[in-house]
Amino acid sequence: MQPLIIITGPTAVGKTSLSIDIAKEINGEIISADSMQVYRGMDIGTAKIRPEEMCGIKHYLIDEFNPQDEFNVAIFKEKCKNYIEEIYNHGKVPIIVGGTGFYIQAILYDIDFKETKIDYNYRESLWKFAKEYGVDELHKKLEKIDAYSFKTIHPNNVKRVIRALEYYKQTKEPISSHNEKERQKKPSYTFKYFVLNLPRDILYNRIDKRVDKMKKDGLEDEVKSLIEKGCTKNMVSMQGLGYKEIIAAIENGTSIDIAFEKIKQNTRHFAKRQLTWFRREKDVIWVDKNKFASEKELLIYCIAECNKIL
RNA sequence: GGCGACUUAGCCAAGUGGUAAGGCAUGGGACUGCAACUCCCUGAUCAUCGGUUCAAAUCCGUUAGUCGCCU
Repeated sequence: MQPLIIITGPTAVGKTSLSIDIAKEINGEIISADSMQVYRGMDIGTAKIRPEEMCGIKHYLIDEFNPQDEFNVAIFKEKCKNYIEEIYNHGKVPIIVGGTGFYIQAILYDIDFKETKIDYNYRESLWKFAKEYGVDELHKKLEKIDAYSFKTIHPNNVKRVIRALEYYKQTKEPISSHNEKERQKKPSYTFKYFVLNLPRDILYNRIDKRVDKMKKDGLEDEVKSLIEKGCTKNMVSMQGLGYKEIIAAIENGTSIDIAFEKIKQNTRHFAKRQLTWFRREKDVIWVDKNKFASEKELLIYCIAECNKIL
């Protein structure tokens, strides 16, 4: 199996700078596993790496889509797989860097998404059904076709209920059994899965500072220019942290300062969710940045780990 | 110094005699084509001391703190 390096962790821990250092050391190229940095024009709000910061390291899946384009795990996985091959062909080591755990899982375990196609009309009709008859009635539709999902998906989680129904409609197989199969899969690479972490209070502090900086750097203008280019709040890209809050403030005429406070709050929640995700992942290497005396030592440690599989 | 009001979880806050709503924050969790999404779980004995009562956060008094007004 071929080697794969993964560098992740909650937002604002400092993945980007470490990833560049590692890439230089091990002759790597970076693939971003970030659901928002793929979009062009969304730079400030996603804290996207700037070209000059890349230090010549090649980056993939950054700025490859327009905010109005469709992008999701399935697309990510296909693209990412191709890039990994490409990087091997360059004689280099692929490094996946980003905070979207779902994406990392998809690539690492080669999760299969190909069987179905999104059925927007069906989804829409189920949303309407839920609105009319209530979420519990929608949830009950699951009972006969997929008892396991019926039990495990909460009725309020309409999005997941709909996906389960859609999956069954298209494949005549319960999504829960598909998931079960996928769950058995072994990693398709020899990998090192680093999860960077910091004490909660320090992390939250960094988040606050980062959001303050986004404000100074002109996130509000960035959002406005995206709106001018035709971005609307229902687009997936505009549901990114920092974007949805500012759009809401503009639309509702509410305070922009409060919107920024809201961004901080939501970002903290997000970081917490990310950590929950990574705790559940198998075979990850937790890297508490605080335990290292310096960036340099942290780097040395990571390189040593990487070299075990290179 | 006098008069009055207030005092419920980290914060906001319902509840005026029958055994503590809710929201936010915090912490934990789920997640397999929207994932920076979506969703779930999570806490108190009501400032203090004493009294009335079968029963008090709710009534009476004490002390403390906060706020307002007055001299």
